[in-house]
Amino acid sequence: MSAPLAADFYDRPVLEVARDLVGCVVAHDGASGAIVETEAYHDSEPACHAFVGVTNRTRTLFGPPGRAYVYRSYGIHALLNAVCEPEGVGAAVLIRALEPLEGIERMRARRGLDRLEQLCSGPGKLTQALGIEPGENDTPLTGAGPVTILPRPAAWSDVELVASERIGITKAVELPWRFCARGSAHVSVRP
DNA sequence: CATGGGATTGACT
DNA sequence: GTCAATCCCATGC
Repeated sequence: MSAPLAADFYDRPVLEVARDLVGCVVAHDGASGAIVETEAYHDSEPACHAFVGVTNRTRTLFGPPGRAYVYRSYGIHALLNAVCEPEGVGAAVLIRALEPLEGIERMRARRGLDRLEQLCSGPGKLTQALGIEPGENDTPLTGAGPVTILPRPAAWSDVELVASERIGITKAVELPWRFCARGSAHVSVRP
């Protein structure tokens, strides 16, 4: 198995990283899946949490690239992001859906569901399936932390992307900053 | 210190 | 299609 993606992978424009992360593999606590859906967020646009500047909440987004930004959404779900761009820029890629690869029985147990297509087809679902929690905010994705992201397996090297508008936001809704693997049955909402 | 609003999901009409 | 759950944080008085 290959080594996790290094910090310099994330130290680039967030849109590039969002595209390149599709097909890469997220692993946590005995389970893993290939990323089939991402969204980019940048402090220059109002849909991004970092738009308000550095606060206690957004500190992770402005920190060094290659760390996890995990936060609680609607009081219920944990959402996983990969922090991008140089320290001082608030930008991250939201991981929105996975195709399950390893630890599928574990994911089923955590989710209380059988169907493969429903295990990780949404940002709150995949964190539940993998067991990722808000306490893992600001931990490295590059190997030393509980969550790691590995390069694309050979089978995903030529994955075709579809760009579309981001889901579930009320500001800057027109930006085509969402990227899905074409034809995947594991995305949250079909583009 | 009070309040409003989510980068969602699942259950229900 | 509609709606409640649930809590942390940013904002404003």
